[in-house]
Amino acid sequence: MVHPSRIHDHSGGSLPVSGRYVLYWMQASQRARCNHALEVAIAEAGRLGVPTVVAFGLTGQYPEAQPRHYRFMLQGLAETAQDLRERGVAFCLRLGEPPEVALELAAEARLVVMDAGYLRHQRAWRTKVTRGAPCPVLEVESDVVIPARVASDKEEYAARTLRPKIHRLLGAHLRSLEPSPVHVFAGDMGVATEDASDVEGLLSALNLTGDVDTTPHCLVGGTSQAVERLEGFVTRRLPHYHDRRSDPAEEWTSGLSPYLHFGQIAPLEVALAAQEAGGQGAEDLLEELIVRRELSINFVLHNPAYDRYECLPEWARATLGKHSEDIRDPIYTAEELEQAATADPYWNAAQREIRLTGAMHNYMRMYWGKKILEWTRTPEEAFAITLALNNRYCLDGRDPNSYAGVAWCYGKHDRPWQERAVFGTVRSMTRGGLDRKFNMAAYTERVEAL
DNA sequence: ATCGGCTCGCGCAA
DNA sequence: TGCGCGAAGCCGAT
Repeated sequence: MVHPSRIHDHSGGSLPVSGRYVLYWMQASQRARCNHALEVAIAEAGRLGVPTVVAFGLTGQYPEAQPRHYRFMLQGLAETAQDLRERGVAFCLRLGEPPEVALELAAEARLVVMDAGYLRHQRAWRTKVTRGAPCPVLEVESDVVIPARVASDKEEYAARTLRPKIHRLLGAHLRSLEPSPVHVFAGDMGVATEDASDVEGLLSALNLTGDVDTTPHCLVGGTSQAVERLEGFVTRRLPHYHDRRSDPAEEWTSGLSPYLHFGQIAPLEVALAAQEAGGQGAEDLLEELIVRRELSINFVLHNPAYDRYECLPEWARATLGKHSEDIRDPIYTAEELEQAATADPYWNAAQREIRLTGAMHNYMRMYWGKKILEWTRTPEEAFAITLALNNRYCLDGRDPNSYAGVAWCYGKHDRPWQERAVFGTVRSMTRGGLDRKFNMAAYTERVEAL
């Protein structure tokens, strides 16, 4: 049973009349398990007595996406396609703009179910499908624990303003999802599709222009990888998560961010696993996974400038502006930063980490962003460089969390602190702070060994 | 090692 | 209208 607040009916009163299948246009929730949109599609198909077809539109033009992002995603889709077929659901992968692929297949659909996306292009795609589909369209939110507009109908100021709203709704929404039985198996639907298992062939077909490719240190995509990682995290790391999650010297975090970004695992599945384990570590994980993550979604949904300096609160822009003439020393170019060629070994290690692995330790990610503010000519330029490097190298780049995380470095969702050069009253971070708290030699050695 | 002050604005209590 | 308090900090005083 899918909680009705996850389902948004865009049919405008139109009724399903003809059509030979229910189409689930999969775009964000790229998984065959714990997927509310998929379960709604299967349940509706059963009610209508037709099979379910899942379609994915694969475009080589995805904003800022690099080969390493595509490979990770396609590894996951290959597995998802197989899992769906085993369940009696057809999977159709087509090259093209996602909304166009969805509308091609909607022509023969009785009903379209789609998942939710919160960035502006994702919302525009869904609007296009809603307006263009010849049948009713349901949007189902499966990549959040609390549906975004149910949690809050406005931009929240900080975690503390969203937290009580989320906690009030947790009881009703932190509920496991039972798979719906498939009544009408999809046989040969006569629907043209690419071969989803041919990851390298698809990569070639996309003619990608980006030059940031997968390395042997990058994670492998896919739901089974995510589930395996989740199980290891819950048994081995969660008991120490409260005390050690901030320490970059060792890996005590879940590392699930890329899998969550591509929807290869549901936040609900992660939350339920942590909740079942219990303890302070679980409390901390749920705070990050639900309150902080869904604050990021609230941010991109309600702040139209989420990818620009203008997204920052007034006080932050005022104080950074007041200090825009402060002497910066050293100053690095975007190129020097990208090459990890600064005089700071800790920063260089963090940058090396994203270049080689596609991920960066959570704590270092804050330090890394704060230092770019300190080492470039203007806070506007710093913001742009930080976001560009983040999105280019991190496997979870372009996630709402990425936008909120970068903006946090510049004052978003935070409060003012003691005024100082360059930062003004935006919270600063220093090398000394890292040395005081952590074994930084262990961190740099770990990254150097990659 | 620990502690207070720094500084703003939201949201609740009154 | 007043007041408490907040993602991860920093610095200087004790």
